[in-house]
Amino acid sequence: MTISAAKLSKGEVTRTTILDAAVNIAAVDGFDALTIGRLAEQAGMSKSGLFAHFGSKTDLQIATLDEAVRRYNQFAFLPALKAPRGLKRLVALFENWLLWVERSNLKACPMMSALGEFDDRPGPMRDALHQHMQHMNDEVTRSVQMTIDTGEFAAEIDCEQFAFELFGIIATNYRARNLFHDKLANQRARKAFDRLIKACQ
Amino acid sequence: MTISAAKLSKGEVTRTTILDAAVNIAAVDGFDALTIGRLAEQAGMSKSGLFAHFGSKTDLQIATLDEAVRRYNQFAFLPALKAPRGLKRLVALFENWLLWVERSNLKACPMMSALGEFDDRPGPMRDALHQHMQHMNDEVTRSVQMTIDTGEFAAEIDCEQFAFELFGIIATNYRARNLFHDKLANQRARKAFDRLIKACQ
DNA sequence: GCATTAATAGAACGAACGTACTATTATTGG
DNA sequence: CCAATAATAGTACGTTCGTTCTATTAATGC
Repeated sequence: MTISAAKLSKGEVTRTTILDAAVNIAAVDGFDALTIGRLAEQAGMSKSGLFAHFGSKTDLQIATLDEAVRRYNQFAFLPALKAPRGLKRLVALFENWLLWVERSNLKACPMMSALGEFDDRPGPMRDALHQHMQHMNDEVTRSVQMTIDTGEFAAEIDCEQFAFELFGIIATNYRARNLFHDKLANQRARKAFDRLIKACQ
Repeated sequence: MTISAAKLSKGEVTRTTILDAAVNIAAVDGFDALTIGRLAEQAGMSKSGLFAHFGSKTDLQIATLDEAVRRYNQFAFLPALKAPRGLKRLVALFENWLLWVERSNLKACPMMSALGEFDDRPGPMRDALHQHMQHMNDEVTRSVQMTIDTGEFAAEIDCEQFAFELFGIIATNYRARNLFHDKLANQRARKAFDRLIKACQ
């Protein structure tokens, strides 16, 4: 007796199928590897049929990034908001990121791929990426502020600095996992995170 | 009256010219964007003439990565080794990285590009990248050990953990600079680095 | 159920891709 | 200085690229 979802039109179903394949390709081989031909083959349809859904390669890339972010929010960010405001939520945000990398059924993180590819390349993809990342950064900053408000962090803590350092831990953890296949990566990340937390109390 | 460098053959000169253009392209647009045609145009020569220097695109990419690492070592790593062993050298390694990002005359760091692109893609490029990064990691680890040996760090410090966290600071600094154009990036990185150092004493 | 619209396929385009093969021009060592 | 070799250009190949246009099939609303 679940509330029935709005019925999807045929086109919307196909679009979802395409984006599912696209997110997987982008995660491993990057957004530049999102070619219409390869994607059409993977999705089992014609190039022109697929192309009609997006109108341009750039729009396809942006749609894929949006879908990746949507999934991250669904999988990791929104669940973390169920933790009570303050330190517990901060820990949930961090732990859910680790979970996302480990158990999202993606072989890599498409957002991390996008960061590597479009950091320095002006254009609509960079703009979209910047907006998403800014938003994520703001959310972390807000959560840090709440942790100050609950009294769990000292009042003079620099929220932006915390977000800066947290992202560093996340980035080096990702690299240790994927490049070095370091089995201690999560352990090291937690140690770094604990140290960061302790310094704020 | 400098010691004269070994005379370069015509081919070696050309190869240097090509790799110079290649490093710049790879830094901004990535190693996948290193197409023979684009590179030939930028270097002012024919596709086939350029191609003959490398034999395959993969070899060209690897040569470009090697050249990028060579420049980094020349610009940042080797000079840091002139600092005395211990904390001073560790600081020099860190500060020279910041310098490299800021003043290498590259619009981005090609090694960071490579990390984003080949983290998760098996193949010769990933192997080459892994080897370079492993080497850099080892060098940092060794320098941390020396800092323990000089008595500036506590004996029980985990050298690998230090390298892990240092790379996180470097990664988030890079992102803050390039994606967010954050003018406080270096300042934040130094604050994080100081905290890391303090925790080891 | 029929007209309308949405969704997909097919074929074709000019361009760029990586790579091979053959010429032609520069450089070099004896 | 001349023969040997290295360096570069030219041309052509089969593929794939992103995109457009036209046709065909499927879903939808009245």
